[in-house]
Amino acid sequence: MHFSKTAEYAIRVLSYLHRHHETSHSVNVLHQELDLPYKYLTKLMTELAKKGLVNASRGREGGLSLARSADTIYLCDILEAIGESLEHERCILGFDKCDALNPCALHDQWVKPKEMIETMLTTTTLASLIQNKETKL
Amino acid sequence: MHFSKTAEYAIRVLSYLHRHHETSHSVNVLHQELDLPYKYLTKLMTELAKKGLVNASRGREGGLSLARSADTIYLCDILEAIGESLEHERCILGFDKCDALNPCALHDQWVKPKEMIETMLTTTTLASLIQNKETKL
DNA sequence: TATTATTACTACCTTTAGATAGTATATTAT
DNA sequence: ATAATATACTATCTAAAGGTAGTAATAATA
Ligand code: SF4
Ligand code: SF4
Repeated sequence: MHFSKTAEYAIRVLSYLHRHHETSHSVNVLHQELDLPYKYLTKLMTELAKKGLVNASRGREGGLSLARSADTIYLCDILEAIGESLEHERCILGFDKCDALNPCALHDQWVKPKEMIETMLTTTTLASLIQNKETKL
Repeated sequence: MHFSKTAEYAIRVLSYLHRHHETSHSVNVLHQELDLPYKYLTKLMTELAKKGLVNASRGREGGLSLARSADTIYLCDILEAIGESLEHERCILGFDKCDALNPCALHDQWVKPKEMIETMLTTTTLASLIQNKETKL
């Protein structure tokens, strides 16, 4: 019951870019500041650029910055961008097409936590994460 | 954001054993009834036997059955038995020692869903899953 | 234009979860 | 005893996630 490392990395990096949005940042800086594996991060950032979440510019003075306003970027958008959208996630007992009329044995117990997670992911924006600048990233 | 297949399998198998607790069942039967990979299941059941969740007896008329009363087996016990206890799970941003005083950027948003999941896992017993025998397994 | 700092691309390596194969061992009905 | 039916054990394979390495392309600046 956990998020993937890739999801953690993406959320942390994008939060960092928002917190320091006055300028752009190279992968190398993000790597050092957030202690994430450098090469893995380049791949991830390339992907996030393709998906339109960040702007990437090469060459001297290049680097990465948010492509959209942070209050329009929801956590589910980030998961979507790395291929872990809510729909692609299998549920607790792994059945595909199930609903309240054809539930698995765990459905009643799982439905509430599941809704809370989905609500959190669909209503939390990057901007709302950064209100307290003291929190870890 | 999902459970492991192993966790799914364990929950489903144990639920089946409880639902049909009048007798014991061979791995082969469980494999056929629940459509789980046979050899993988033998390993899993051996593990669950070692951890004291099921009784395994070899030979003709042997098979598997619950070792404890179903109302003493909580979902977290099952996860524990397969090495996925709550403590071993990294949290949403993957920090180790964090608390309300030294939180990550997502802590405030994550703390409620997290509690709901933990509550569900620590209060739901196998027995409580089976009240409606019509649900899928 | 040459240099330097950056992202982009391609290929490969490592670890882990999941799954498979074959054999040994135990139990019991006959 | 023997045959049949189970679990237990050991070794291996596969696929996916995570991570590394080297090089090409791009852009600013000196
Ligand atoms: S908990 Fe509900 S949604 Fe999830 S697999 Fe079971 S029936 Fe389907
Ligand atoms: S959400 Fe809370 S418990 Fe989880 S990593 Fe962040 S600070 Fe730690």
